[in-house]
Amino acid sequence: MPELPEVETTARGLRARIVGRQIDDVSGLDWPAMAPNATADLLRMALVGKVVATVERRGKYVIVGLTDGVSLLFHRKMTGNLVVRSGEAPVSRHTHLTIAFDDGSRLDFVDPRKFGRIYLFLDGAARDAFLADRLGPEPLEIQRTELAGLLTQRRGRLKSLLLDQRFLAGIGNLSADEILWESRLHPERSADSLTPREVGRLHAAIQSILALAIERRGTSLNDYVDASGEPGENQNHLQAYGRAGLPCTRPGCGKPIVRLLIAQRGTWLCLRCQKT
DNA sequence: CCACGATCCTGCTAGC
DNA sequence: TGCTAGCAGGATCGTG
Repeated sequence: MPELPEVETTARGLRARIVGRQIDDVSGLDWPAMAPNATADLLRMALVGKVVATVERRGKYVIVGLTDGVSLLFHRKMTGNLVVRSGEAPVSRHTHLTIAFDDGSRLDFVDPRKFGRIYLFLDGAARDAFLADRLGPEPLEIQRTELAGLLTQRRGRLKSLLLDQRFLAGIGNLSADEILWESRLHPERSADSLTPREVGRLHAAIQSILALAIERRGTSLNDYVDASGEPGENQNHLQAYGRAGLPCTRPGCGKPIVRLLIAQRGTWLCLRCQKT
C-alpha cells in the first residue's frame, strides 16, 4: 500500500522521467468514479498540449504540475501504481488512465481495486485549497517542539492519530506500526499522555522510519512498484508490521509480535517493548 | 473531540 | 480440485 515513502519514491522517479515532456494524448479513463472532479473529455481538453513542469509529493498525493498553472493529482489508496512505459509496451490489465507524451513514452495509472483517485485542478489556488483541507504537516519536516504541541491538543490513541492525515500527512498503517515499535510506544496510548522523553522518541522514530523506507525505495508487499515498475526493498526490514508470531528483534527481547485490531486496523506490536 | 460502522472494490486465502 | 465466503484497507461520511 503506497504510503509516504512509496509516493516519494514514485514522485522522484516520475520527476526524472516526465518533466519537460509535452502531453500528446489522454485516454483510457474507464471508471468515472476515479476522477471525481473531471471527465475523460475535460481531462483531454485541459491536458493535451501542456508540458510537465514539476512532479511533487504532498502526503500520499503525487502532484503533476503542468504549464499554465494546471495540475493533476493522483492518490493511489491501496493498490494504485503510476508507471512510465515505452509507447509500444502493452497496456496492462487494470490500467485506468494513460497519458501519452511527445517522446513516445506514456504514464499509466494502474489500480486493480479502483480505489485510486485522479483530480484535475486548473489553477494553483484550487489545488492548494484542496490539499490544505485534507492534510496536516509533513512528518519529515515537523520539528519536535511543534509535534509536542500538537500532541498535547489531542486525546485520541496514538495509532488513530498517526493514521489521521490532518494530523500528519502521509503515514499509513504500515509506517504507523513501524514508528510505534521503534519508539516503544503502545498504539493505544493517548496522545496527551506522552512524557517529553516519549515525544522525543516518537519524533525521532517518525524521521528515521520514513527516511530509511525512502532510502530503500519503499515497501513492496503486494502491489507496489515505482515509476519504473520496480519493487522496493523495505519489506525486508520490517520489525512489526505483518510479523505476527515472529520474535521481536529488539536486543534482549524476542517475545513474539502479536496482531491486534486497533482503530479498525490490523496492528502489529511487541507487548513487552510497547507498554500501555 | 473522539470512536465506531458503513462504504467503495477486487484479489487472495482459508475453509469446506 | 473447485467453490465460496470473508478479509484487507485509505479516506470519507454519518451516527452516537
